[in-house]
Amino acid sequence: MDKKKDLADKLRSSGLRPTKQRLRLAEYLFNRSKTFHFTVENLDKVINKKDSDEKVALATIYNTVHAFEKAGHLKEILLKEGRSYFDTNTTSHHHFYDEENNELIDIEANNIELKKFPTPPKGKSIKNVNVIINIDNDTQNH
Amino acid sequence: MDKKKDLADKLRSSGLRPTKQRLRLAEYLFNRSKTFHFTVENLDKVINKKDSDEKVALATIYNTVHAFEKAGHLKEILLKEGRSYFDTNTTSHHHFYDEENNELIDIEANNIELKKFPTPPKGKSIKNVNVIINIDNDTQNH
DNA sequence: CTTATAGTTTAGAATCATTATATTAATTTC
DNA sequence: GAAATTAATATAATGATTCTAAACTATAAG
Repeated sequence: MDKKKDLADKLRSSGLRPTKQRLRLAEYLFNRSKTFHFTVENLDKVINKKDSDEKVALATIYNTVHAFEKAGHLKEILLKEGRSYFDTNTTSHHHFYDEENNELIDIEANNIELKKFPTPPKGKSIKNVNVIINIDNDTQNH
Repeated sequence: MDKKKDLADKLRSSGLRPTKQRLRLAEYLFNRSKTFHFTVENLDKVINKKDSDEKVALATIYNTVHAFEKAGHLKEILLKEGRSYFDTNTTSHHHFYDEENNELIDIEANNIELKKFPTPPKGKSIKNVNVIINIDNDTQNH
């Protein structure tokens, strides 16, 4: 339960001062057994519930999420234009995306294997690989 | 040279009236030997050059690009938040993305093969697979 | 412990791409 | 070719994100 200290250390060792706001967000994002996906809008709604005593400014949520991302504690997922998705799972992995339910499901990196592989252009090397498998309802074509 | 008629047919058979604006955009987008990638901003700049006699409203460019996409003549590529990229290559394929030069390079679908493959959730089937390989300059870690 | 300072938070304004609106114009249909 | 439908346009509106400048806070130094 008392991971507050750990979180502070996590932040400090990323060069981030453990402020009240960052700890609050870090606790919500990282103190859980399973990783998850979220948008800034989601986060804002949860953190700034109407009856919430301590609000965090939206700008701070943006700043913090970006700081966490830069520090490697979050990964951005490109899903749809116009809205950023983030993932607290920062290991190399991929996703199913169910557009119908707007749901993301992790796929472990070792469950996808690129067999053939193109050579990157001269002078360039591969930084990372991003696979999104879009899925649909299983009905026959209407 | 005279593919104007073909383009009109292409539009008509997609349920799109071959208006002057659509033909103009279609000609720019599709009458070329190689497919390419663009943003609406790019397109607007080219079509509405300062010395251009016939301007096309930005809203029309948006409408048209979306109409072309819906008709299957364009594909959207998710690259970066905040800006839509389109591809005149509508075959199933993938991309290298060179963030440094903001450059996209096509990878033919048959040059990537997913070996292991996860099972989609129950009731869902795979609609399409999207692979983006981010590439970097080939220097040693500075 | 007090102060200095560099880093953070904040509310609100600004920005940017995109979409909506309402009107005018062009295209198709009868 | 007139009526009906669809499209183009300029402009306003939107919505997510970023910027700004002032108030605040954590840390470092004395």
